Amino acid sequence: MTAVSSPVPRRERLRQATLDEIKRTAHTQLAELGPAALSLRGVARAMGMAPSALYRYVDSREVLLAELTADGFASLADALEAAFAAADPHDHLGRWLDVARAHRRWALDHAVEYTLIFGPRVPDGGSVDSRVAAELERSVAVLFRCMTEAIGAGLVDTGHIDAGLTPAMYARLRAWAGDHGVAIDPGGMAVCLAAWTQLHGFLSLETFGHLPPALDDPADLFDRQMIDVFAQACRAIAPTGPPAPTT
Amino acid sequence: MTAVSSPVPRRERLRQATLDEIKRTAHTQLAELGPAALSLRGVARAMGMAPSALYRYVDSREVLLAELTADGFASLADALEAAFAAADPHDHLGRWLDVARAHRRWALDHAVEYTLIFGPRVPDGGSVDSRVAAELERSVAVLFRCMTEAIGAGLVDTGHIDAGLTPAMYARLRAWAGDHGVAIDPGGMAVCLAAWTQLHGFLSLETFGHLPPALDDPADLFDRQMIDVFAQACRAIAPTGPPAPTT
DNA sequence: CACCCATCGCGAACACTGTTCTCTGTAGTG
DNA sequence: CACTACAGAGAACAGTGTTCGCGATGGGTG
Repeated sequence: MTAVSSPVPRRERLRQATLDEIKRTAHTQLAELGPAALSLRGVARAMGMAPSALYRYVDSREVLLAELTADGFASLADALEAAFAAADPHDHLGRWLDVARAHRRWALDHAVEYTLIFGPRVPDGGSVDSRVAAELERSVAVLFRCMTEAIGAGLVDTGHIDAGLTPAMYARLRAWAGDHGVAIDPGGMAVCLAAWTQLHGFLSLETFGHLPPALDDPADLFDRQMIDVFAQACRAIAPTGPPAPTT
Repeated sequence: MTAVSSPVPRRERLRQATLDEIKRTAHTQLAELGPAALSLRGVARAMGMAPSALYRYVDSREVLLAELTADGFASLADALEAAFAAADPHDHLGRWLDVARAHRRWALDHAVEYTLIFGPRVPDGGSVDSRVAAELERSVAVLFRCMTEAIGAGLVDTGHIDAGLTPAMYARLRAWAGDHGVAIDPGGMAVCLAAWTQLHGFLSLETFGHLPPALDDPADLFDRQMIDVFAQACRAIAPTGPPAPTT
């Protein structure tokens, strides 16, 4: 009929364009003023349109925030996946470190999104946006792959860790692994969990300004801890010293 | 001159009473509706007074929130200090575990305050409330005491950890220890930092609902990780005898 | 081509918020 | 007693999210 060359009917393309602009300016306001100060009227003002016009594209302020949150999750997941893909697949420690560093850099560069993402869930608590959940899974999956592949390479003695788990823990960790579609030892999942909590704990303290100022730029301390996370997992197999650094 | 029996001049006592009531009702609203929904008008309504009257007691909404935040910090610090004091001073692992559990219980019981406390610092960023900083120090100090006393008892070979630190890290960790008025090895501070980040990472993920639901009630997993934090610190001492600092 | 109607954008309006101002009664002071 | 400091009330201003009804525009169809 009309322009078959463009598969999307132009009308919809324009709509998508302004929706993108809305998101972009909202994102800017967010980064500059913080999540609490994001106002639809402010966005409308910056775009030179009436506040009410925004409602043709956005259901409500909260929905817009949720959308930006999901975008943030996606952006983080992309960064992690890119770091994972770019790393040497045979140097498991190095790859883990690369991914962890990518996570840190992203957190520092996107402090506000980090708040949105890892801050408290929506007060209503009701339905966690399904897209948010999916993107979170994607991020966590990358972190897990670093560990599971190291386990697969025989760097971690998961049996030793299993021994420290009660049957109840064992069962739930196994269930969790099932949720992720991976078939690894519960001990391996325990390692993943420890890695994730430590990574997130450090970054949340740092990005939210709770680390003591005496620790100036804690990049090296972060590296040190992430290496230790890995080394702790490998401890049963390599009793002394950090394993196979080979920068 | 007047009533010497009551050292505070009644007038001020009444003032303090209503101020307490304000804080109490604000705290309730906070717990029920979340930090974003706390409104001065709502507090005034619940107390049966005009919104403008609140300004006799509170400078602004933000200041009130900061006040509640500081109270939250203080409450957490109290809980940690109580747990520390109640524990067997010779069982260092047990005491650490008790303190960590007290931290967790507090976080779960006071999810909203936990947000206020460990969420992003005030957007303005300007002056971190000095009281907030002081109470935070008090909390962290308890966690540190668990570790430093274990180090003092010879359970941790800090020298071994020191060896893994670059001179720059070493210097900054030492400076941090100086800020806390404690004279312990930078390696010990590294242990404290790891313990803190791991504790906070786990709790922030759990209280904010980001842990996978498959892990149902992760109390035992939390214990497991906290024990591992301690064990990791002690690892170097297990195989060979007394600590041998190898700067 | 003309027509039509879905869509877009706008302005006004409502209910709500934080905050300031001015006013009044009253409790404590000399 | 008079007087002052102060708690509280009410109105008002600026700002917010959100809804509703109006006009205009322009792509799809007769």
